[in-house]
Amino acid sequence: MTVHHLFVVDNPTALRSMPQVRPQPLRPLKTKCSDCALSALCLPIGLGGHEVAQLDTLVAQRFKVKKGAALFRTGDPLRSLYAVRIGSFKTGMVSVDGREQVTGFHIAGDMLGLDAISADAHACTAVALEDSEVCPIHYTHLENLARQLPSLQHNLTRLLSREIVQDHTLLMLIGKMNSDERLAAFLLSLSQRLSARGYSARHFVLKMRREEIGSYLGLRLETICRGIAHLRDQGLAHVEGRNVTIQDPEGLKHLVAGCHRPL
Amino acid sequence: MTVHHLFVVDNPTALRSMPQVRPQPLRPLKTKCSDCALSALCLPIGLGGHEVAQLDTLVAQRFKVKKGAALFRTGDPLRSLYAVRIGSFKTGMVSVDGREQVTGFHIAGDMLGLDAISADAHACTAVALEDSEVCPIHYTHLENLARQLPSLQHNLTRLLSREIVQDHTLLMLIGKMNSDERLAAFLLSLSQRLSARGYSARHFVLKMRREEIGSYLGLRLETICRGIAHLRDQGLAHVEGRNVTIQDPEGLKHLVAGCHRPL
DNA sequence: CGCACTGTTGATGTGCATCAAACAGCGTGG
DNA sequence: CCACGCTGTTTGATGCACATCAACAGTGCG
Repeated sequence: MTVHHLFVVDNPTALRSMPQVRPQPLRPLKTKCSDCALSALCLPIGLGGHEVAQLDTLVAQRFKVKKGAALFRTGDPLRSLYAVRIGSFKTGMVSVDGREQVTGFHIAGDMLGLDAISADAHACTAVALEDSEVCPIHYTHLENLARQLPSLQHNLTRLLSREIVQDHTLLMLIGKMNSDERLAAFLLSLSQRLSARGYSARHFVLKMRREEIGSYLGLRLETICRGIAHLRDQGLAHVEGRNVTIQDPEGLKHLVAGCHRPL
Repeated sequence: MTVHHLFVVDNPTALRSMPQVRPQPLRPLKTKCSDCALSALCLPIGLGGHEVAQLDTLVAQRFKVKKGAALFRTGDPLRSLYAVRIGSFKTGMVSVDGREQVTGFHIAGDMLGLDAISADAHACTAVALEDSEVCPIHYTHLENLARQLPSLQHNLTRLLSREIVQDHTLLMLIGKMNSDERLAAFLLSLSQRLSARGYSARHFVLKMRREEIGSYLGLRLETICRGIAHLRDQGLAHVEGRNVTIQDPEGLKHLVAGCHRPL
């Protein structure tokens, strides 16, 4: 059995189309929350050792999701939330007539599936942007454990609330900013999130295509390309293919603040 | 003391500007969750009589918020969540340079302040669109009670998750739909929410201005006016001032589904 | 009654979408 | 090895949906 068979293969292209193929848990991967480097960013934030040990019992077995495969799809019943351990995902919705809106990009330490709690079914589709690894957390078990561990319950609630805040920020971006400002805000945000995980804030690699960035920001892929060119011309950031170099973070922030348009 | 003094007066215009004036609780208004008509829509959904009685102890005293007054503002520390009992609110953010994005409209039975849990401070500003009444729910007490009442905890978590789903729907609207589609979706959504509260789905009154609808939908107020004219011309809905008549709900849905643009 | 706010409609401008073409990278197979 | 097709990216030309600007009408509150 080659490494390849450890992954679930699915349509690499889009959120829509293709029959559902549920990722299969494979040989259990042993890493637990208690010795995970992400515990400071993920569900266990601020939990005591004994508490994290109990959380460990919930995360049955991590599994891999191959690039392009769907972790879950709109309408799937809620079984687990998923913590991203390695890699990255996009989440998005598809309208009745096939228009696709990317609602988020998620990297290590992020929690996926929070929108499913509302109706016990996933409201969006999550697709891996690269070969990735997630920790499934059985939701009913998590609810039960959270009843006994107030700080776990508090963390979960905060994660939900934080997602609301992030969505509102994105709404402000799409609703009120021009294309260059949106792109600058996107790059800054990604830079900061990667930085919080110990990666370089100035140098990183985009795992998503221009089209996906465009969908996320409410723009077309060509507009993303032109925005990249503008940022380069202004010496703010250099994007070559998927490689990003932030040259002037303060300049980017200033662009996002957008004082040039008096209102 | 006139009835007027029972209200808190604040700047009636915008989310930004004007110093903060915190609404003051006044003479306690006695209605409790246990005899509130909204209990089927609000936090107590599906709770037993004994449980609702415990919830009653949290809602210290309802209070009124006058039209244009802020219930809370960005940056205010989180003390309570607020259930809208009577009236309606808009919530929104203001960017560094003063651009305002309305992130939601909230009517009776809706919960306000969920985005504050993330950082123990409100991330948006809530302003009453008309003379309104809210039930403040002290958050720390709610957290404590929820620990003892699993179904209360479950309801709270679902409310948070539902807000995420709604935000994603709005993102799809703003990111992918044209102005007429957005307006149609807005009217349909409002119609359905009012209908769920026992009001007419076909006939209702807009409590917000064109400018606020525009901000919510990522459009200018003139575009809202023109959209209204288009819906009238097509015989889908009749909007005269603030009075709305939905003439053809199915036609509106069809417009939102938007089969006319092949993708 | 008068003034400020809100809503409507028309004329014009512009930012981004759309259409189009060329190119780079990359795996495949002859 | 290179030719080939496929995917993703870049850049240019053109068009359109919505923003902007402007004038006016309706509304309501002090």
